[in-house]
Amino acid sequence: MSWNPVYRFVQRIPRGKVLTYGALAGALRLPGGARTAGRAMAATPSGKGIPWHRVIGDHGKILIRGPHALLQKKLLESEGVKVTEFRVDLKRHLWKPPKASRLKDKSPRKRIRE
DNA sequence: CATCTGACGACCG
DNA sequence: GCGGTCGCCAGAT
Repeated sequence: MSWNPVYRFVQRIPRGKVLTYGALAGALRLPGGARTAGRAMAATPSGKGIPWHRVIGDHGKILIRGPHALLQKKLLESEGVKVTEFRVDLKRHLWKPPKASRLKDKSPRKRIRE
C-alpha cells in the first residue's frame, strides 16, 4: 500500500499546528477511519522530513507508546506547541485543513462570500 | 485457518 | 475527565 497521499497531507501541516488521526482520515476519506490513518503514521518512513509528530489523537492526546511519545512531545514543544502531560491544547493548535488544499479538489465553488 | 495486536475513536458509567 | 467495551481492519503469530 502506498500511504503517499497521507504523508503528503501530513507534510503540509504548518509548523506549530497539529491534526488528529480522525481529521486526517476524514480529509482523505480513508476507508477504515482513524485507525487506518494510525497505521499509515506508524509506517511513516523516517528521514523524509515528514512531520509525523504533528498528528495526534482526538482530544490532543499523544497516543504513541514507549520512548517515541517523549520524542513527539519534545518535537512539538520545540515548535511552540503547548503540551501538558502528553496532551496538546487543541483549542490553540488544531489545524483546520483549508479545502483549497484538498488533493483532488475540482469543485470550484462559486463565490465564497463572507 | 484462528487469534491477537495496535500511533483510533465513539459510547457509556 | 478517566477507564472499559466495541467496531474497524491490515499484519503478525
